[in-house]
Amino acid sequence: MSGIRSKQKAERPEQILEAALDEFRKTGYGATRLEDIAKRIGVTKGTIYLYFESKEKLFESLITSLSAPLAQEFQENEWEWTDDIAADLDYILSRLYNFIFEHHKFRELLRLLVSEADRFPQFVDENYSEFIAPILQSLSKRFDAGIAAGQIEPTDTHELARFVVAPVLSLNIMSLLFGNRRAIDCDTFISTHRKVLLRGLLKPGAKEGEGGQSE
Amino acid sequence: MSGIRSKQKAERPEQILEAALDEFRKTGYGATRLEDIAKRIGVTKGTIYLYFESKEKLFESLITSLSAPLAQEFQENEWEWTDDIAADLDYILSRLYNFIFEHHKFRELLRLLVSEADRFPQFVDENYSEFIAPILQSLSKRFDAGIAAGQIEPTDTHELARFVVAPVLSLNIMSLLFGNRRAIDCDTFISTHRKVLLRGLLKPGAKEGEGGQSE
Amino acid sequence: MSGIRSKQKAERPEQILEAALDEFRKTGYGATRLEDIAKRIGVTKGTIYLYFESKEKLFESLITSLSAPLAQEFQENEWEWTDDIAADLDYILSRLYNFIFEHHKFRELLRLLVSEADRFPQFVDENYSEFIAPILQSLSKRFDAGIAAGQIEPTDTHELARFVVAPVLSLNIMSLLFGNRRAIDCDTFISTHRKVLLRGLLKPGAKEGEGGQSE
Amino acid sequence: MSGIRSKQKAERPEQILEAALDEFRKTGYGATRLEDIAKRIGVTKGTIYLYFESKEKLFESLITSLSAPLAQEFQENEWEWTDDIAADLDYILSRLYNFIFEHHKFRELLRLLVSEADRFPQFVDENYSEFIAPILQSLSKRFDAGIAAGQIEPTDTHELARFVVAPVLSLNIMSLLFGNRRAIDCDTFISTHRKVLLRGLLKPGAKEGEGGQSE
DNA sequence: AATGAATGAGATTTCATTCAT
DNA sequence: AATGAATGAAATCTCATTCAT
Repeated sequence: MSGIRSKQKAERPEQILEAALDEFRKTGYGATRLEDIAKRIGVTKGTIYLYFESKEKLFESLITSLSAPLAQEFQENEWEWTDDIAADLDYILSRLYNFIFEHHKFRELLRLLVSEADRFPQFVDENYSEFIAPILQSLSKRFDAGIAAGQIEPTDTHELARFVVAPVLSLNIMSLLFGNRRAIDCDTFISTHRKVLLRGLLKPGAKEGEGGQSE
Repeated sequence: MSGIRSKQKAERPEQILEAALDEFRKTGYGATRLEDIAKRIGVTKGTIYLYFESKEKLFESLITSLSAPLAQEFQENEWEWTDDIAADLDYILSRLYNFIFEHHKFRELLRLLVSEADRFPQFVDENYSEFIAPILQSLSKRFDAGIAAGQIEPTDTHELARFVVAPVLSLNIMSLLFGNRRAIDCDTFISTHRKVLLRGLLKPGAKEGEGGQSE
Repeated sequence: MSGIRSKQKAERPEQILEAALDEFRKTGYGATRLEDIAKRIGVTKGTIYLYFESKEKLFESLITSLSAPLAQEFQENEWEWTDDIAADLDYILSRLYNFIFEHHKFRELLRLLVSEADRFPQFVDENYSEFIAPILQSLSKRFDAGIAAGQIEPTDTHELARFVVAPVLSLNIMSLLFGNRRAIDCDTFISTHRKVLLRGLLKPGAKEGEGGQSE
Repeated sequence: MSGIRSKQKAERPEQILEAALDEFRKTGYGATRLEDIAKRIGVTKGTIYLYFESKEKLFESLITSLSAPLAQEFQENEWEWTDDIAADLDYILSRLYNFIFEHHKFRELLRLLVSEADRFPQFVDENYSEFIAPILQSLSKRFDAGIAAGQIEPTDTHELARFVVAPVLSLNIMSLLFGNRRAIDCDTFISTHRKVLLRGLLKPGAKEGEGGQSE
């Protein structure tokens, strides 16, 4: 019941999960040895079994521990809209990018989900419904309002939302693939993203061309 | 007999690679057992060793066998541009999407790369330089021309290329995550993609707002 | 407080031994975990080590604690004989059966001895000499007297003693094997036992037959 | 497909079971290490897993492999009765004792059943119904006939059957407890057994005494 | 007296790899 | 070309034992 002891005990699961994330990322779920996870925090493999009943359960707890705070963050920080569509876009982009670059863990969660999607489909679905769907929902609602206000060309706003998120996801994947080997200029990326969304690729006034089949 | 035999022999490596892909996807590289790969094509573990010297080499051959034809396809079918930027965009999108939905294997290659990026960085780099870089290169060249011709607002065309590719990559990831559990309406997706690229989100004539910081 | 405490302390070893017996029976010595024994009495593993220095010593103490009172009971209650052989047989049977059905623990002691006979032969021998041998001794002495008094056909009285005990042992084994799944009608059992011992299987007057080789 | 290879393969399971029996007996189920079983037949522990999927399954197979031939032997060798009750008793005793002393394995089966009765009650029941019940059945049928023919005093013949079997079981238990440390004079044992059954303990003509409550 | 977190030796189990057939 | 029995190194997992609190 000493302070030190009980504090350490309380933090152990977190420590283990953190170490597990690092090892799973580095080595992949299948090839990671529990002993390496243990060594990382200076305990022995037996200790892990005091807190997690198997490697698989540890993995599941890891997924949960990664996605739970992300979901919570979204639930706690409602998107706040203005009347200004451009300002709102900036706001959206900055929140989306922050989400990725502040959360090293988000990237790795995505990696684990992609890697193990067939083995743990329930986690994919959970994560989708917990914070991917809400994000898309929130964005498409804003776009609906934008269409109603004549700010945005009428279209399928849910699909539109995906396009706003897509480059962020894409950036995330690149980051997973290249790690630190390929630096990414995030500011340029965001600014390009913003520009394209606002104006499209075309120069204002440029004829859109005859090939365009409108739907 | 020798005809059948030799034909079988010639096809064995391919069979094995196909089976390996299925198993690696389902179970992940580390957790996949060679025996399961063998069982899939009705042979035994030992047979695999007649064609591949180890599990790791098998994995490497798999990556190569997946990316080589993709790279070749790109090399053999140069992108062909017109003067019409909208038509070229249609062309780009159709080629990119075709690439994904014709090539089930492309998706899985991406999964393997994401999963094992830290263990096999050389494969990531190889694939990048073999056909991701060329695609981006090709697109950005077209955009340069578009800028020169006054069709496109001047900007970093390499970044621009990423934005054109991003939704495709994103769609790919979704497909990896959800498999067959979530149907994707590809036509709507493409059409939305096209519209946004051509015009941006904003309605022509809408004021772009005061929040826009120009860079 | 100290009253309760010290009382608890005094009873702990007994509690532990009781719990140990239950677990050893259920799971076998080798497979029983100290933690389960501890849980049974609401303490933790460590507590056991305050009273027993190892699992093996605990087992040894258990054997001793089971057999000691049994041996004592026999030593304190000398068999008391009359001149009436039939009455003495009744007395013998009732004491033997009482011994078993009053002492749930006797049965389990036997199980432990059978299970671990090769690992702990000293316990088998101890128990044998402490109360199996004395019982047999006592019975065979009575039979010797019976032979001398012309009540019993001359024979190896030690072997005879075994036959008197055998059905009791056999009943014990059945009880170990079937637990509560198979009810045993003890009264009928005793009465049959008595009858056979007194008269044998044969009807008085029945010809014993020619197959009988006399020894 | 070579003779040697395939023969060895066919015999492996048997070899393993034999070795397992020896080790389980010596060390108890829980404390036996698969490696020791493997070593006994000159293979490595991995080999065991080619034939048995776990230690527990190995144990179960062992029980089955021990009891199956015993049950079969009983089914194939029907008890054959004559009109001579004494001759039939001799026959019964000799078959029962043969069963035990020819079958070293029978003894050990009993040990395993007693040891693990609470963990594997289904095996106890299986064995009971497969050859203990049939034996008792067969004997009691003979005794019924004996009663009908006036050879035997009327009584509960099923209980009677137990008394005939009991000393054999008892001998078996003694043998399990003392192994080779205490030699057993089997002939004397059988002969005493026979004598008691035929005539009871009492000398013919001896007054049965007044203590006898007849039922 | 009791706890329970931690250990670490050792058990079970897995599986890539080999090789005689 | 293929097999599949066997290996053995290494993984997961267990648990008797310790010891700081």
